[in-house]
Amino acid sequence: MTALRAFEAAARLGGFARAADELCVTPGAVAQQVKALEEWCGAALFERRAQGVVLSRVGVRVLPGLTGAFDALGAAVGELRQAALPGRLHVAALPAVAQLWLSPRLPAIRAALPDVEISVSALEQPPNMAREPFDMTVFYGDGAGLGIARDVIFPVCAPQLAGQLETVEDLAAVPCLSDAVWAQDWPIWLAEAGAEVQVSGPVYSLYALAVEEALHGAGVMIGHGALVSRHLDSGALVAPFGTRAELPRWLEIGVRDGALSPPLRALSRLLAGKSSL
Amino acid sequence: MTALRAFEAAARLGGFARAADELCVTPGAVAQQVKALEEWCGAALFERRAQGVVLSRVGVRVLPGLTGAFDALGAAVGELRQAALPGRLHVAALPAVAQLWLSPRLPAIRAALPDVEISVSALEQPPNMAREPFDMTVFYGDGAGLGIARDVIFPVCAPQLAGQLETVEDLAAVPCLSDAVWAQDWPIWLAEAGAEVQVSGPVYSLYALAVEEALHGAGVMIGHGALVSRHLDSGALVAPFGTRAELPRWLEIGVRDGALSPPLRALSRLLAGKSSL
DNA sequence: ATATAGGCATAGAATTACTGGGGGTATTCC
DNA sequence: GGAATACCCCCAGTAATTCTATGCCTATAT
Repeated sequence: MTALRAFEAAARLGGFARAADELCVTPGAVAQQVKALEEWCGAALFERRAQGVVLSRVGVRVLPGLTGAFDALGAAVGELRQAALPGRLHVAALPAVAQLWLSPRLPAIRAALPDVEISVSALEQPPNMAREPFDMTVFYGDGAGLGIARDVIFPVCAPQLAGQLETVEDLAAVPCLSDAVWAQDWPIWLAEAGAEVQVSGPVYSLYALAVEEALHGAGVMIGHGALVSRHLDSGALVAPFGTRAELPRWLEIGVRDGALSPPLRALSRLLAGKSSL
Repeated sequence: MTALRAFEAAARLGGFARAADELCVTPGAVAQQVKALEEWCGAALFERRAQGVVLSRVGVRVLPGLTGAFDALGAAVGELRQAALPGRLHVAALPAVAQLWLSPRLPAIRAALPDVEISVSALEQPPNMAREPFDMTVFYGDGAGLGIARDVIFPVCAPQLAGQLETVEDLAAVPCLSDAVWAQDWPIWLAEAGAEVQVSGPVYSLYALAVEEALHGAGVMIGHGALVSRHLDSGALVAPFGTRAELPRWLEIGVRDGALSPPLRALSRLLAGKSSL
């Protein structure tokens, strides 16, 4: 059973490591399960290559049915959750998005939808909606979902720090905060700005933490439009330069295929409609 | 996951005890899993009544999807087994049927189908073919499957014992062997024979063991047609009375719905065709 | 030539699931 | 009406499964 799950994920994603990621276990666990399944059924499901695994003939043959079965199972579980608690919605979002974009909007939404209980989970990776029991996701994606805003990046900082920044080259003299998973943000923006300057500064594992530091004047943060617009509006942060780099991705809402329940539709409309920037 | 399985079985079969039977666990284990699932999803899936459990509204709502998903999973596993080992067939049968009916036929079948490897599992209950990885079942049933022989019962014994049995009433004086799960066989036959006589004798948990004892002259066995015909043909057992009671059931072959693989079709034909009483 | 990415194998640890006991409440059969 | 039956519930201990952690190996990429 667990073995079937492990095999299906590994086959669909093309690797034990990616499967382990989706299943939230270590690659070793996936390898174990797949091996157990191969021993049980008496045939090799993967061909082991140095650069990864490739599905065997048997594996190719079985994968579609298995994927379909697990999708059906996921759908049934989703139906169970919805039937059990019709007014409860579970949203998955990037930690930064959850804290900086979603959280500020929730009070108004909860007021508008008093009968809906909204839970939020922060995930580093978008979950597989057909499997995980989430009703909605808010992640940066390639535009396949319901787009909210193009992802644009540009430096932001506390107002008192902005005085030190007349040209882009001045960035070399101040701490330039960055996020560990978005480490490329600074190089991308500097290229867009046509600057050769080297920047450096503390690296944070949580984007929201870096924003917090920037608010306190700790340095210049590379801001993502949707995530800092509130602070720009309030004046707590300012954008010292006019250059904005547009990334080829959008902040977007994802929902399960099929019928949207009324609360989910309402939530989706509120989130998409109230976007700014 | 395990919880979903437990719930689905309990809902489909209408009781924790029956579900436990199908899943080969204790009823307590099923109850635990169902309870865990109810806590997870936050709604009651069953209404507990004194005489058993009844599905709640939520339970009724989710059962079809869940059953379908598990059936799809079972089909996928079946496909996996077949794709992995195309020439291997797994037959499930009652212990008595496996030993007394199937086993004697297997040598000829293995000779006729040299490329097919046939495994046999003895089960007390017919497995759910959509779930368990069996290719064929041979059980007594109500005629829904591919019938092999009507179930008829009548006393049999070793030839040397037959001389003591002139009338049905003589049965009271000899040990009358019976099987624990077919304890009603003697009363049924005696009623058919119109006799008032009380019979008694050792009870066996394995029908085949009782037959073995009868062969050694330990007493009179209540024989099932298909299971003792070989011994009747060889003369090792004889039927001292002419009366035969026809039970409302048939020894029959069951196969999974859908496409039959060539080896399975061949096996089915051989088993059904070679039947004698 | 060295770093990297992916997979393998093992043992120990953590989690999960199961058993087995006793208890309770309605039907059913004498 | 009272015993027997057939359910299900609960709890604690145990058994089984699954996961982590680590070191090692191979082939690609730099």
